[in-house]
Amino acid sequence: MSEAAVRPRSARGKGAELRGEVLRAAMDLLTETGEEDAVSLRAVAQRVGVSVPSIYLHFADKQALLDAVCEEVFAALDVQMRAAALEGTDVFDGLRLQGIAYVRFAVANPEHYRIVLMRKHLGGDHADLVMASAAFEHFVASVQECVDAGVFEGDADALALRLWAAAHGVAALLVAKPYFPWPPLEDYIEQVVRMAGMGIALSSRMADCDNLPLPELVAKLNALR
Amino acid sequence: MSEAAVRPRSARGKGAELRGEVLRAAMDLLTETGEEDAVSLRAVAQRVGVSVPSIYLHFADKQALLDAVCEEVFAALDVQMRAAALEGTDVFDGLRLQGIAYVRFAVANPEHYRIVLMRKHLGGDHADLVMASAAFEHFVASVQECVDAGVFEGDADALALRLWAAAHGVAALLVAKPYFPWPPLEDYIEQVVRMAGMGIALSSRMADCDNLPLPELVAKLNALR
DNA sequence: TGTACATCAGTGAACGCGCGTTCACTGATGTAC
DNA sequence: TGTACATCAGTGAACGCGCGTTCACTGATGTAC
Repeated sequence: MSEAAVRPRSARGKGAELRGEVLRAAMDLLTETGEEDAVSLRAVAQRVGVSVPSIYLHFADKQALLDAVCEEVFAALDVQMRAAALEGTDVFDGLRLQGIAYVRFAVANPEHYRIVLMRKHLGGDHADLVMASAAFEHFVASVQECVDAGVFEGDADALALRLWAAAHGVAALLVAKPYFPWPPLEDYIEQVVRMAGMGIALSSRMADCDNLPLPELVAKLNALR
Repeated sequence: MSEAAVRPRSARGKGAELRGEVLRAAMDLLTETGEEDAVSLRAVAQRVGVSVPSIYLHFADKQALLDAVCEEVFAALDVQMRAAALEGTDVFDGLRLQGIAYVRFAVANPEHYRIVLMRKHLGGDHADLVMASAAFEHFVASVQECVDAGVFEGDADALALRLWAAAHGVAALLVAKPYFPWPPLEDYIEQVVRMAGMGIALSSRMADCDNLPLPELVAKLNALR
């Protein structure tokens, strides 16, 4: 509680410095408290060592601050995913590693993930924020590479949205219910990601499998082994 | 706002009636406002036509009321999923229809879904509430039937958790971001569910596929067609 | 070199709001004698 | 049959809390003349 250090006033012309400090404080509060609600303007101001109204010098209102947090989170997520993709032995493996990195990021930064991707959002701006984010763009590009390599078939955007759903599924469950009796996390994450990758590979070339009698489907699958 | 109808006092011995009315009011508030925050004790009391402290006659505190809502939601979800399963042409198709029903339920009752499955929960009781719910139990049983039929291989509980992740993924995305430019919802839902089903079928019998050189994997997959 | 003035970075105190919860209470209905 | 009493279902008023936001203000630093 005793974060009561008073921040020295910025030099003339350097007023913008406070903006960065406020943003950082909001991010850090999320990490340290693990509580979305802990990010009140009062808490942020106290952590920076500044009065509450000062925040309004740099953010129109609380939502504007949270929007800035979102951008920051997406940037960090993009960094993690791109780094992971580079480790892949091929484009499919790279995609797999991106999926794992995505979920790991959520687990490591649960409240950041929650604020960005588990909150309800109604306005139109937020959609752009996600869909037009570098992270999403890079991910779609990787999916396209898999299409080009012949692993997947179909529209990369559509496929990416399905893969995203699977990754978000594990991520969101782990973030929302950290104390469930999950399987060992790394295994669980890897298996869901594998399921999704295999599922897209298979379903994108067998769209009609719903009509197959079950024994025939089983026979086909067993032939693969 | 003018829900100000006053509720007549229950007859002697029928005090428990109020409990049901309060619970129903909480459920209805979620449906009508589409806002988790709209469920305040004051709002619930007003809707029932009763004073706020009356709620404490039947629920220890607000959390107890929300827990009761959760149970109600799981019961409703179970009904939907079991009904859907009956329509399947075989066990695999039944599982697919359960997945679709699950996501549809979330889309139709977004705030109920959010309260139960997208909120952070720390205590141990809630885990039991989900895992021991009839809905989850029945779902695992269906997965086991698929294992018995030879579509999947492995431990039904573990497989169920992976399938759940995929279904939760679409559900949670649609609930959190209803205004995103999603593909047509029914298509999106069906495709994610199909991806998951196919993915489990395939990955549960090809655990080693990560080590396959990419061209070989592609060749194998193409042979299926 | 001195002084009036503008700008900039920030503050203190208060606003009204809705929330969960508590406490002492009311008033009708049944029961015992 | 009449009356005292217990029980039951509920109420009114208040508690303290933390929240986002606003407004008039301060005081140091630079600039113009």
